[in-house]
Amino acid sequence: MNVRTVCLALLAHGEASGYDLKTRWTDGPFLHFVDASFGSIYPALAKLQAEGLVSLREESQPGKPPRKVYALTETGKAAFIEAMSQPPGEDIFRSSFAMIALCAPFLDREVIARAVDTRLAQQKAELAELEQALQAKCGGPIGWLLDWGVTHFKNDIAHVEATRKALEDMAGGTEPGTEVALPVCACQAEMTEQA
Amino acid sequence: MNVRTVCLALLAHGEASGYDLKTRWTDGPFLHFVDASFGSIYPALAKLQAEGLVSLREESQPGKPPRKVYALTETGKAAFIEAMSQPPGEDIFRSSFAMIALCAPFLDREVIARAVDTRLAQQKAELAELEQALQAKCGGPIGWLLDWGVTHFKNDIAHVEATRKALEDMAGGTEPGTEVALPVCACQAEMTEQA
DNA sequence: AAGCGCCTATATCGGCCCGATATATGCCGG
DNA sequence: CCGGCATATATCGGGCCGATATAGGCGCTT
Repeated sequence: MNVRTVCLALLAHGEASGYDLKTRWTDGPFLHFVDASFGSIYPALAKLQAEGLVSLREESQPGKPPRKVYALTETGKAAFIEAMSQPPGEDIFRSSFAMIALCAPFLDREVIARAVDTRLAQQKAELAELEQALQAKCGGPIGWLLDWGVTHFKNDIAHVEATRKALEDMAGGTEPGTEVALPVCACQAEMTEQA
Repeated sequence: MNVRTVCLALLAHGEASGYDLKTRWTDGPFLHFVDASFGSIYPALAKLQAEGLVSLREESQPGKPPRKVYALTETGKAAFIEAMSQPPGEDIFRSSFAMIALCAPFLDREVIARAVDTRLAQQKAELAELEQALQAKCGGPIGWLLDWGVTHFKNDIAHVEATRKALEDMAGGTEPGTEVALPVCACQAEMTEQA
């Protein structure tokens, strides 16, 4: 989902400035589901306004640079409904930690242990943030989303804690680049053995 | 983790061409943890070679365009160890489905139900792929990684199936852009009420 | 036997997006 | 009084994806 559509979807929850979209939504607990930077939000809003999908109201406070408040137009609402009615694209999950784990045989046990500790700390911090947001009596879809996130992080933490010993035992002992290392997967070896 | 480091890490498992890196690693079951496109792999390998971190051996088969096989140099191995010894960056999780769920009150129940079905199908397909790869007797870090993925998808599917009714009950009834909608989180309302 | 699509394999390019940075102002604390 | 911080908008460089171009071989079909 591109930033353009994200802006549409967030504006459906009420008029907002670019700053609002970033600070009230994509910072904080919602960072875990969607992200968008100022560098993409501002151009997206400008373009949406040029296309007539959002309206612009300038709240000019004296002195301060005027706040640009955007709201969905009727055309914008239709575009929003249209975009959100498409089947969702696949989730994206990327993990530097996974890459480190994959390289365990080439790294010292200490390095792996530290990486596990760091990641567990990260996950626990994010879990705490989500739980705090959830405690604050959030209902509706936001509550549903936060609950999803809490469940996700709890399960993830539990699994990594349960299997970290096994991973750490794989550390060390192999020289990087020495082919020997890992025969990739059997499923892929089958494909390769044709060649 | 940038593509440059990913290339280093994958080459630590043995020499490979750009095509190998894409098809044997970032396509297939490993797509769930790390991704990199041809558009970034080829320039990254060229740059790594220019910097002396990887060596290039051209396997010129007659007729075919010559296969460019890259391998870590001693400098490259050191750079690899150095990069992987850094504390891991935070995981990235992005979900279009989450965005649709967030907008449930503005969308028809059918649309939400269809989005849930689509996502469950996606997750089940990825789970099946991972389970198949795991069955093929993968040990070591690859097995650990696949097992992590399997656990993740199983938990996710179970949670969505258990809570989908609640989400679907939130669908419909609210006009997009009508401010009323969602008072964001209480935790954020506290911050906002200062203004 | 000609043609077509597919697989292998390398490479580039447009465009999207992030992260850093610039700019401007008001407020509060030291 | 000044530095830091919060509010607020905006741009720019660079990284990366997705689409596309190129090119030869192989197998299947017509």
